[in-house]
Amino acid sequence: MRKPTASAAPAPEPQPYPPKRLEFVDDYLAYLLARASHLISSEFHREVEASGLTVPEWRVLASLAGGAQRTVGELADIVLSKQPTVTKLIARMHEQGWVERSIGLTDRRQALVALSPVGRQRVQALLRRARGHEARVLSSFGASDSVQLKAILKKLISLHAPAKPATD
Amino acid sequence: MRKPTASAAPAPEPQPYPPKRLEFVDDYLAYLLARASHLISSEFHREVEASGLTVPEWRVLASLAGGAQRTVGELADIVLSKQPTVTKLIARMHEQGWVERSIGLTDRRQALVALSPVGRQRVQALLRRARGHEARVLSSFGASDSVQLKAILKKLISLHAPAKPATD
DNA sequence: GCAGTTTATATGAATATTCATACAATAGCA
DNA sequence: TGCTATTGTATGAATATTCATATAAACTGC
Repeated sequence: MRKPTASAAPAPEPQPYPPKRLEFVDDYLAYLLARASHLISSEFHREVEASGLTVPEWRVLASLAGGAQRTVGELADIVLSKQPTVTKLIARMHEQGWVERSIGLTDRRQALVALSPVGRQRVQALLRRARGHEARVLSSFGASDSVQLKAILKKLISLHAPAKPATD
Repeated sequence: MRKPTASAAPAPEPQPYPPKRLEFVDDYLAYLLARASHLISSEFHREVEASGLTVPEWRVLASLAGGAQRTVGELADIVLSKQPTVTKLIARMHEQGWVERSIGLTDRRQALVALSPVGRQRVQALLRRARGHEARVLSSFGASDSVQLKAILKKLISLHAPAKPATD
């Protein structure tokens, strides 16, 4: 991969970023959601990594923190990744001793996943930090906007919950 | 990677998904944002892929659609990926003839990227479809909530815009 | 103008994700 | 019961992403 030959450039106008011109993405819902999500998550992900976890690992632990067992498929849906990704993720987490696996009681194809005692311990501290981070974000934001934002997001999610959830 | 031995399972309580118990993630802002973003984006990504583009490709094209030139670093920030990822993405897109590259006028380290005529064509149809999809999402949602949602997201984004943007 | 520092992009190796598919178990139904 | 279709997970190969670092250009203070 090499630098372009200077000659190849008919040079459109240069533009500062943030742009003066309003770009499509600056008012596009999907992008606003993606950017807000990325921004808020990234802030906290520094704490996740400081605690020696990757982001997908944190997501799995957090979604099992309530004590429930989940199948690989459910976890894939919850952590927003594909099933093979989660299969391998769970394998790594199992090797580390953070989760326990068992076979579905009624359906023996299912791989049930639950926190191990070590995993439960591990996730507790992070849950507290996550709540703290969320509180800081929301407080700089005003109580009314905070309540509204969550309510609207939940509404959006429930309106678009697919009957047959996508593979990822 | 093999199925767990059934004996390894001290079997915590099974739980349906969606869960009866309120899990942490179900009221956690970062997760609500991530899930909403994923949900809305995935719907449209089917159209993106149908048009023969990957999602990162679509993001780059959309962010260049206004006609601006952007550096690789700016694009990495906009499309929410890391710089090496974008360098390679741009290389692929350049090979396909969708973008043109040139060297920064004032700073010759910069690799400036802009749409090619082909790229411009390619993105037009998708922009229309994106606007259509957004309109459908928002209409099922009510005008007032729609306006609020975008306004709140923009506020959240501007409040958290880092002075020195993270590497991704 | 010159060392030392910082910044923008590129690149190779390591890692992770994804696609396609295989396999195993279940479900439906004749 | 047997047959076929469907579903849940695993796995290997192909791809993409990321980390660490290299390189080159630009800045800084002298």
